[in-house]
Amino acid sequence: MADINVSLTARTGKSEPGASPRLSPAPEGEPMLDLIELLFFAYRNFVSDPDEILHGFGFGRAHHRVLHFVNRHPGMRVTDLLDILRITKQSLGRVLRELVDQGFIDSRAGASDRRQRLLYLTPKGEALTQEFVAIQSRRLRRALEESGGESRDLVRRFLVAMIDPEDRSATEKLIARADQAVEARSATRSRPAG
Amino acid sequence: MADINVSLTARTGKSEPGASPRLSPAPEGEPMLDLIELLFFAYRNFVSDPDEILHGFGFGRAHHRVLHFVNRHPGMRVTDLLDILRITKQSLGRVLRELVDQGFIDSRAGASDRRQRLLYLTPKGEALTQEFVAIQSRRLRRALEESGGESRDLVRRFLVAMIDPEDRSATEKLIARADQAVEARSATRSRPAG
DNA sequence: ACATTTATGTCAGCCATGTTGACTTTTTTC
DNA sequence: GAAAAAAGTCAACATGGCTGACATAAATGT
Repeated sequence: MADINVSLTARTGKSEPGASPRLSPAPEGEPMLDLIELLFFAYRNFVSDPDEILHGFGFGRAHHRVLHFVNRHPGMRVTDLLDILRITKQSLGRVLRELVDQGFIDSRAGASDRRQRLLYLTPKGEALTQEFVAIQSRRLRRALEESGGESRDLVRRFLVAMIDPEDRSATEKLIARADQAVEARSATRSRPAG
Repeated sequence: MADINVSLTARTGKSEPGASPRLSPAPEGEPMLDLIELLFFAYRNFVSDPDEILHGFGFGRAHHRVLHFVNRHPGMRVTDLLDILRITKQSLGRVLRELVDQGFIDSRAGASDRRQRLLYLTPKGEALTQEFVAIQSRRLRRALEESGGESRDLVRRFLVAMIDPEDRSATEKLIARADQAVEARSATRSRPAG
C-alpha cells in the first residue's frame, strides 16, 4: 500500500543475460543513478514526518523551515532568515505572519536598532519545533546506526561536500554559531541568573 | 552573494563561555541538528542544477522527475510512474502532456494490453535526461571523493536506511531492476541485432 | 453476453508556496 | 537633511500539489 511496487509488464520480454558489466566505459565517470534516486526517496521520507504534523495546524513545509531556523537562532532578524532560506520577503512574510498570529513566533523590535524585528519562538512554537527535531533526529540516528561504526562523521563530511563550494564555509559557520548559542543558553539555564 | 552570511547583531551580547558540554543529557538521544540542516542545504543545491536548466524550457522540477524515471524504466506504464512519484493522476497528467507535446516523451499503446500507455524517452528527452544525470553524478562523485575512501557504500547504506523500513525493499528492487535493464540494453547495443 | 474492473485521461476548482514589481513607513547613517 | 537600510504591504502570476466528478476503452469474470 502506497508502495513503490512496479510491475513493468511491458518490458518483461528479452533480457539478454550474457551482459558483462561496463561495456560502455562511461565517458565522464559512472552515473550515480542509485544514489540520485535514493537521495530523492530518502529526502521525501525525511521531510514527510514534519509535513504531516504541520498539516494538522493548517501549516506546511515553509512553516517548518521558519520554525526550525528561528529555534536555532533566537533573536535573528528577518533579513537573516531571508538569507538562509533564499526566498523573497513576500513569501516569507506570508508564513511569518501566520506563525506570529497563531502564537508560534514572537516578533520584537530590536533594542539597539528599532527598525529590526527580532524573531523568537514562543513556548508553543518551541514545543512544536522540538517535536520536529526529535522525529528527524530519530530517523537520522537509526540510519547512522544501521550503516555502521563511524558513519556520522563521514555522512557529515559527505553532506558538506554536496553543498556548492562557495557556500560551504558560510553554512558551516552558521551551524557552528547556532550550536554555540545552544550551549550558552543551556549553561545559563543550569546556573539560573548566575 | 546569495550567501548564507548572517550577522545576528541582536544576540551578540552575553555568551557565558564557561559552558561544559552535555549539561542537559538529552532525554531521547542527541538532536542531530547539524545533519538536519546540512541535508536541507545539500538537497537544495542538489536539485538546483536541473531546475535551472529546465527553467529554460519552461519546465520545472516535476518534469525532471518524470524524465528521470521514464529514462530508468523505458516502457513503464503511467500507473508505475504514479506509484513511484506518489502524486495524483491529475498532477502527473499535466506535466506528462507537456513533455509529450513538446517531444521529450513518447507514449505508445501497450501491445498485450492496449489500455496501457507505455512511456519512452525520445532522443531529445534522452539527451536532456543524460545531462541531468551527468550533472548530479558529478556533484555526488565529487562529494564522495572529498569524504574519503569507501564512502560510496556507506553513503548508499545510509540513504537506504533513511527510507521508511516498509518501503526499503521495494525501493531497492526498483533500483536493481532499472540497473539490470540498462545492462541488458547496453549489451544489445554492443551486439546489434544478435 | 453482460457486468465489472482496470488503465487512462479530462474538466473544474482549490491550496501552498514560490515569483516580480511597485510602493510605504520607520529608523539609522552619512 | 539626504540617502540607505529594515521591514511590511498590495496585486498579479506560476508551479505543482490536491479533491471530486466523469468519460472512454479495453480486459476480465461470471
